[in-house]
Amino acid sequence: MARGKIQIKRIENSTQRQVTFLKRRNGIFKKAHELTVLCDAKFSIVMLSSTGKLHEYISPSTTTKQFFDEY
Amino acid sequence: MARGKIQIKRIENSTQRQVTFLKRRNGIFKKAHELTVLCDAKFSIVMLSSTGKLHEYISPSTTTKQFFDEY
DNA sequence: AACTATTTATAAGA
DNA sequence: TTCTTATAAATAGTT
Repeated sequence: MARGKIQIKRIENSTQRQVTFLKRRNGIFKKAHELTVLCDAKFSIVMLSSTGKLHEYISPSTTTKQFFDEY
Repeated sequence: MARGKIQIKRIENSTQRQVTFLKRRNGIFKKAHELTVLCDAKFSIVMLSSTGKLHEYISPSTTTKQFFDEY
């Protein structure tokens, strides 16, 4: 999407994969925030990176438990 | 992001809000799919629209229960 | 960790 | 309400 078009397939270089993961994770969380505000939506996003680390985004501001309890 | 810059605040017109919700929901799901493939990540996204409807995306292909069981 | 060239997402219009 | 397109936003490669 930038200095060149990429194919959507696994990035084999682990350093490059980590960089891309963080950039795109932040992009998705930003989009989720915007959609929350624009359309009065609620979000729960849970991601597991290839290293097994958990990345979580919940909106509006609450906990995962509260999110699911409400639903 | 297109024919004009928008402010990130609640869209008051309900028709417009619904249109925007669907477009951006699809955009986020696409981004999640790409990140799954590129970085070998796993996703659970649960959204509640302002009408109370549930929108779900899980990857790699599985069920919500399997996703959380594995973690 | 910043920078941009370029791709992608999308707001407004048809 | 699906399709188009001008423009804003995200980001791949670079530094």
